[in-house]
Amino acid sequence: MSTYNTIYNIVRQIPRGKVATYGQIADLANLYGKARLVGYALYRVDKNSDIPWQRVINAKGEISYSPLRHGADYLQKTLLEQEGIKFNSAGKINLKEYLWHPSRDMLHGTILSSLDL
DNA sequence: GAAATGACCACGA
DNA sequence: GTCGTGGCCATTT
Repeated sequence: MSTYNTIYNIVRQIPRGKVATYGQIADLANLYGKARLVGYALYRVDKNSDIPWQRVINAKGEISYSPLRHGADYLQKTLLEQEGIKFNSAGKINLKEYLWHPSRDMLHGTILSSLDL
């Protein structure tokens, strides 16, 4: 379970009011080109978990809607709006403004040693 | 152990 | 700008 735990730990680092893309998370987890794994990992996350899963969106700046999520996708939009993140008319987020800018402490690879459980 | 599953991304047309 | 295609691989059944 190490790979998923790494992903979860990175997601926990996303500050309130910011968002990150799947590819970005994959990059930080030293999983360049394996962005799908991030999505798969988050699919397993429980809504009651301490992981801010709502702050992870796709590369288009949109929430990934899917019927398999029991409406969690719509909940995600609500949670993000409560954090002050705005959606445009197309339901997209302005990544230029809200995209998380990871600190140098967690540049790829480095985060593994500091967050490994 | 094999097959199915799954919130994606980069690229070309 | 949209749309289709290929590649990616850990976890679960």
